[in-house]
Amino acid sequence: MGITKSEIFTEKQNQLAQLAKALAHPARIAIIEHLLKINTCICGDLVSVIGLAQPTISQHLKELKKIGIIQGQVEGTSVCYCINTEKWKEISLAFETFFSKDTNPPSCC
Amino acid sequence: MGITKSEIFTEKQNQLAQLAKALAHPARIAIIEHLLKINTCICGDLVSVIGLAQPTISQHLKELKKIGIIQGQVEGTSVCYCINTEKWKEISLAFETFFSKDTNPPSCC
DNA sequence: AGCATTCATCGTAATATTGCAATATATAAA
DNA sequence: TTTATATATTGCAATATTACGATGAATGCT
Repeated sequence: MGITKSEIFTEKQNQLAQLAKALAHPARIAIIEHLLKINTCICGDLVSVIGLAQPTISQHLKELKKIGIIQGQVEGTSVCYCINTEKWKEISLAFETFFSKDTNPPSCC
Repeated sequence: MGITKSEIFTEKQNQLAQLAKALAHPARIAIIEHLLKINTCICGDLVSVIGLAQPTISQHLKELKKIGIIQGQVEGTSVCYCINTEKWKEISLAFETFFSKDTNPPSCC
């Protein structure tokens, strides 16, 4: 039905899935990578760099803002975007923790 | 249009987004976490543990197998699933590399 | 005030995802 | 060979996502 049964999962499982979802589009990966490289830039720059229409970029930015990994600051008619360092570390830690679990050698396969 | 313009992004960006997408559902996180804990289990166990219908679990397992993070071994009428340790490390590294980039303090926001 | 610029939001079309009932497939057991 | 068990696949309904044109809102400039 396109709707996720969040209520049967733990808070942590839902949270990590939500973080993964925000990263689950190459445009959003590209936006983050550009911000990491350039440190800070306005929405219009992202539109030219990425190559998607302005409303589409705006929508992707919204998804990223939703999990707090980026933040925007109005500067005149432009909006200056950058990584939220604190959230970045938090999200990084969430994935790190998930992947830190050791995988024992399988007994059957 | 629900369709991603993969051709305008780099191979790496598409790959990481695809990995994130596979993790972008709490049921799939739950499946992985259960496999990490139990080491190995059959599909039927996952159906009872997770609490989704058998076809739904089967579909999620398919998504996880697609990126190679898990693998299944037929054992009689059952299928025994486990983490693919090599792929696990590979995927872990992909996220680690992505998050390893330092975030400089923003100049504008 | 009037106009240009930048970005967000709305509306919409195309496609993807989620979930499950029904069914197909494969193996084991009787 | 028939029956039972376990899993995969199919088909479908409901919802979500992606993309973009059109439009709205906010700010700066003249």
